[in-house]
Amino acid sequence: MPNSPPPDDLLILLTDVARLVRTLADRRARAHGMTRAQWMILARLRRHDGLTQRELAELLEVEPITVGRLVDRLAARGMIERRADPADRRCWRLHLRPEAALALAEIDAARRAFDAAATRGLPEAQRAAAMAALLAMKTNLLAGAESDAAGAAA
Amino acid sequence: MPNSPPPDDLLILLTDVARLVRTLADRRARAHGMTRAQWMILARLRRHDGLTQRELAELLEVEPITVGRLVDRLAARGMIERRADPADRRCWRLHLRPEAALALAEIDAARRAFDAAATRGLPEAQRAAAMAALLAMKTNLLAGAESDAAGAAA
DNA sequence: GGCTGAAGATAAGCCACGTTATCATAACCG
DNA sequence: CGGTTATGATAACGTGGCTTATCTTCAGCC
Repeated sequence: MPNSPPPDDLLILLTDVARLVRTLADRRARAHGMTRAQWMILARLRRHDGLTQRELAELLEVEPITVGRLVDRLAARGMIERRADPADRRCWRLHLRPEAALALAEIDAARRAFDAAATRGLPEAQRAAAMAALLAMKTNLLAGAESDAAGAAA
Repeated sequence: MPNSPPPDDLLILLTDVARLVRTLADRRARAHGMTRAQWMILARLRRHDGLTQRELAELLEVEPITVGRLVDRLAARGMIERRADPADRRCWRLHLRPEAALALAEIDAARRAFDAAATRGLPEAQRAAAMAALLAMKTNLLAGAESDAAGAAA
């Protein structure tokens, strides 16, 4: 087994672990005939029922077109309903339907299972340190992204 | 700006930061007419010239078909050369060509820039703790993935 | 009121990634 | 030696992400 070279690089290790989580979640979702992206839609809608597609896209930090296609499939399966907005004929309002309940329960179970599996044996101090470091990195990178965008716009 | 809900969840924070890194790297690669996936191929080949596509796929932890398609494009741009293996007519041996040199330099610059940006102001102790935690999580998740696979096979 | 611009949704087209199926070739083994 | 299995590469097809363009509808403003 030609293992990865020594991951002395924090960013590489970070993206590695994240991909592992994505892959495992994908696999679990597919075992239930769904995809991770579809799970994300359902989980968000549970917290914010009645969103428009654009609002949902912003929450998920993807583009509206991506949400639109995912909603196509979920609506076809009866898990989501597109209702016309009474005040704005341009947009849909998204609502969960009872058919989504089973999937939502499975999402919760998966999240608990992954968190438990990933952090097994991890001292609380280390977990806290990791979260602090990740939070700092996120802030740094977001600041960098904005200044990049500003530079490009100028 | 409808920001994410409090990311008290380590896994969510982790995937968020990783996505941020991926997005920024993608943007930078595209600014040079390439993609992040193509960069990964070139960086690996620099360390291991002469790999087969299958070996490269294992190093990158993706499927061989994915590597094959990426190599198609890189070969079309003259950055990679597919040479027939003298002993096994089934497989190609991948070799970098001089045309890849500029891209490799840009990859190095991008990696340095991202690491510096992400960890700016991060105490060394926190960085080390984050790496230790991530490494433990990777090990845990890999073990879980294997036992899952074994269970599915049985 | 009517024009102009902004905003929500979607289409088209590209890239990346996966699963499954094929094909050619190697490798093994009776 | 010949048949079976394993392996490297690829094709076909689906999902999901992006950018750019289009269409409809809304909102503002003269």
